[in-house]
Amino acid sequence: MVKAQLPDFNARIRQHIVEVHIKKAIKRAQDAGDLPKFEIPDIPMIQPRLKIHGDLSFPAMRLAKFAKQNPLDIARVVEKMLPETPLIKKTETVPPGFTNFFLDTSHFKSVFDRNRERRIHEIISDDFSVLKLDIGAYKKAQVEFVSANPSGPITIGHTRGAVVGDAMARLLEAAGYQVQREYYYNNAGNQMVVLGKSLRLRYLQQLGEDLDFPADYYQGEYLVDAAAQLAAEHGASLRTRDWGYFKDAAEERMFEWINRSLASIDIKHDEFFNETSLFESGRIWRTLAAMRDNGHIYESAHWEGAEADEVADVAAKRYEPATWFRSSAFGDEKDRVMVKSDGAPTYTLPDIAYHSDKLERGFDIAVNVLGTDHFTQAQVVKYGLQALGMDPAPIHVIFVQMVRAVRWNEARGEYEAVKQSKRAGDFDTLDHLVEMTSADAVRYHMLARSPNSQLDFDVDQVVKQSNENPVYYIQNAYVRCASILRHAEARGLDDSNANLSLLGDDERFFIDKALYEIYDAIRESVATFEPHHIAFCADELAEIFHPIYERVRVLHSDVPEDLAKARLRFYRASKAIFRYVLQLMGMSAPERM
RNA sequence: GCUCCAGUAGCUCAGGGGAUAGAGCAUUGGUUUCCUAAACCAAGUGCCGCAGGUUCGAAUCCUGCCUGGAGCGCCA
Repeated sequence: MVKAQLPDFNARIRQHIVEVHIKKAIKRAQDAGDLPKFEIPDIPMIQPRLKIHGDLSFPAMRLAKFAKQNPLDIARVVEKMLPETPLIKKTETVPPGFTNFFLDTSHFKSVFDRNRERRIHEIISDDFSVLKLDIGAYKKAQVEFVSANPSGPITIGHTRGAVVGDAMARLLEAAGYQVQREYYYNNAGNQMVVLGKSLRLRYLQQLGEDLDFPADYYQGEYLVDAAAQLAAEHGASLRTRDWGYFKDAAEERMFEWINRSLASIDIKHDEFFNETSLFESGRIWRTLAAMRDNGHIYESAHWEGAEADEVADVAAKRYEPATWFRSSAFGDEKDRVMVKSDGAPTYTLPDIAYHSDKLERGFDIAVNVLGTDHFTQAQVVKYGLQALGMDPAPIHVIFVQMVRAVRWNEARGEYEAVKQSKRAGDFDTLDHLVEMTSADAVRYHMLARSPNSQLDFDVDQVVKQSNENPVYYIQNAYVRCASILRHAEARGLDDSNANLSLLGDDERFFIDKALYEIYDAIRESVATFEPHHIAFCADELAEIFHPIYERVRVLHSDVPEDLAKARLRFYRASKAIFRYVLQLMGMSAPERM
């Protein structure tokens, strides 16, 4: 992986200077014979949690292996050999081997100030190209997410994938990638047949026919609603239509519904890839043929490595031979059926065909957000791509763990899952969730945890917390800035020529910190495919911001005009910073709350 | 049985070799002449699931175990 060029943010510069000095000190100590010769490794500085440990800290313990010496002694030697620099005010070496650096930035003040002023100006005027990373420059990325079957509404489970995927897409864009958002639309296969038949039955019920509704049909109340609508619009005229008609009608409704739901949390896809197109173009069969040409396909009633009892079991079912993919040759625990004995492909074959198409489209990164229940499926698809002679390396799957909507049951003293309710008032769908909380709350809470930890979405708590939670904590930082700017404008205070050298340590710290942290959160999120880092970054910045807001007044009577202008400029930049962070999370930035 | 994920404060979760383990919610007390108190200041809260191991150092890495979840279909 190419290491990105680090931006010259002040916090980064400070850290870099100290690191360079430490390396020099080690080198000198080696030359003087105080340390043995060894290749000097990169030793990242630690940011101490406690102020008494200074601004930066060097853990000499990391060198103990190389130097084969007591870490404390190493640290003392390094400290002694440090080159003189006005940046370092004081150092101290403490057990078990930390050298703590207390920095004096006054000597570099003009450099840092100039740098910061430029950043502030860019942030305000240039819409954050400052924070655009270059790791994705000239590269194409794709994020495939949601991809829910068009057989029902977007559920809470889908919502998590939707939020994670969209945030990932936004972060990739922030990292410089050109990003395409894609929805793989599963509109082929048996499920759609069942959907059509389900709607048809519901429709006939609407016409007063007394019919059993099979348990393996779609039970959702929404199909009853759709049927009622059809009955209202068409009367009994559809009575003789077959399931195909109803399938199309249902699909159209579902498609529209899904998109409306996603739009309500500001999610839009660029591309809907229809599974049916793989059949129409014949790509499925070409894919199978290519796998066969490569020697990975065979016909059999059971897979080649089946145990005796498995064979007997299959024999009892009297299957005709099916078409198997020898995925075990690629490390799978068993082979997989590609075409069933009835001639219909399994879900897996179109999936392989789809992903081969995806790879041919030439993305440098193709992220795929899936529930963990697709773990095995995703593996098989990768084996399939290998069987086609393709390199699946661009594909990165983010597995999001299950999410349950839960609420506290006072009587039983435990959480219980919210029932799959059929009517409004519960939280099993995205629509209900948004209705009861807010789009911003949904986005924040779904994003603000690691994808691979299970999530119990406590609906009551999120509703209750709507007035006092990180969502509003972060947004309020933006609102406070916006408010100051409104008042300043009313008073005619103009900060365009502000003298930013009047800013205090708080404001300087915030700007430096924000640039560093946001950049780092984007880099980390993209590198690990874990977009939740940006949510914690946003929260941390708000936590730093609010106390500053309390202390650093702009329009109060005791603030001289020059100072007020400088501070106004600071808040103008802060406002832009929070807007950017909120935008990365897909949250709104309200001017008032 | 096998594979993957998780177990951290009363609750929901961050942290994922470094010093005294964090945040929000909940609990307790305080703060407002002037830019929104959805805020700020202060206080308490932990066998980091258990047991071994590696290491100068383990919540973090390794092994085993326990608990919860997901997967292991000629389902999608």
